[in-house]
Amino acid sequence: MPELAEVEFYRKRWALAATGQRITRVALNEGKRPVRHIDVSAARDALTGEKLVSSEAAAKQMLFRFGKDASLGVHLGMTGELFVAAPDFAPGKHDHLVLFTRRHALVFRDPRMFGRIEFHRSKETPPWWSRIAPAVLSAAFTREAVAAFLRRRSRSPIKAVLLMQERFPGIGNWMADEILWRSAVHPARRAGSLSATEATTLWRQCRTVARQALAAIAGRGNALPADLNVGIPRSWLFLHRWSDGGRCPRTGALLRRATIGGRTSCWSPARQKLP
DNA sequence: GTGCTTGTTGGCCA
DNA sequence: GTGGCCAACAAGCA
Repeated sequence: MPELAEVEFYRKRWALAATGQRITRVALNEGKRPVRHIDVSAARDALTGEKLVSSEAAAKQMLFRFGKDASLGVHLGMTGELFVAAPDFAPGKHDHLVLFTRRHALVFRDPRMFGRIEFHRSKETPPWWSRIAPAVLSAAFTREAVAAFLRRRSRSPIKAVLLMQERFPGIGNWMADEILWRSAVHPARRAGSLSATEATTLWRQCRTVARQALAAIAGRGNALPADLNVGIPRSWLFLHRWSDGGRCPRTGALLRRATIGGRTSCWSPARQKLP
């Protein structure tokens, strides 16, 4: 599930509960895939007793800063989530990281374990954070940059290209399908086959979908919706794409699903046509 | 049991 | 060297 807007939703859960709070205890699921590449005792020592100072989300990743120089990175992978529980929370087998404060337990749960925790101790920004490409909503995400990228990946299906984090950070499977549906571009089109007008539409829809998804899923300011997806309008492809028999909100026609670019893709044949 | 899965990476091949 | 494709990772669910 976690793409850019869901990631921001989860970041806010921890941030609203615990920013400024001191970490009293750290539980790490040692040896399991999400944490096995980090020095868990160093992370535990560095974080215990420090306050959560600030946090950010970028693309599909989060950065939580503690005390003077410690930071944790979180990537939720396919099935990761963050939530807040009571301070007597007992971690289960899929709870790979739990930060306890006096009032809360901050839990990272990931059954499928494609997620990843990073730990970094330095005043410098961690390399895995600074390597993230410029956000879709930043000024650096220009029409020209998108057009140039489509030329470079001209023989790949446009669906696969939208999933490339080096140019479309934070966009995942459902956002890519939403963007293509709104742009009226079939997911199997070769990236190089889009006209200049279509490429511009695609670029604009990347920004629109990112902005609207953030507002609908992660809320505005300090507001946080009760759950993911409660704020998503019926007019989006999103709510119709998963189940058999789903219909296009714009044409009413049956949606189609197939594997394109290695991933399950959903489109509306009435709107999105192959040449 | 089978066949899926909202992500990323590394290896193979053209 | 570059671009494109796909298996692997691991576990749960229908």
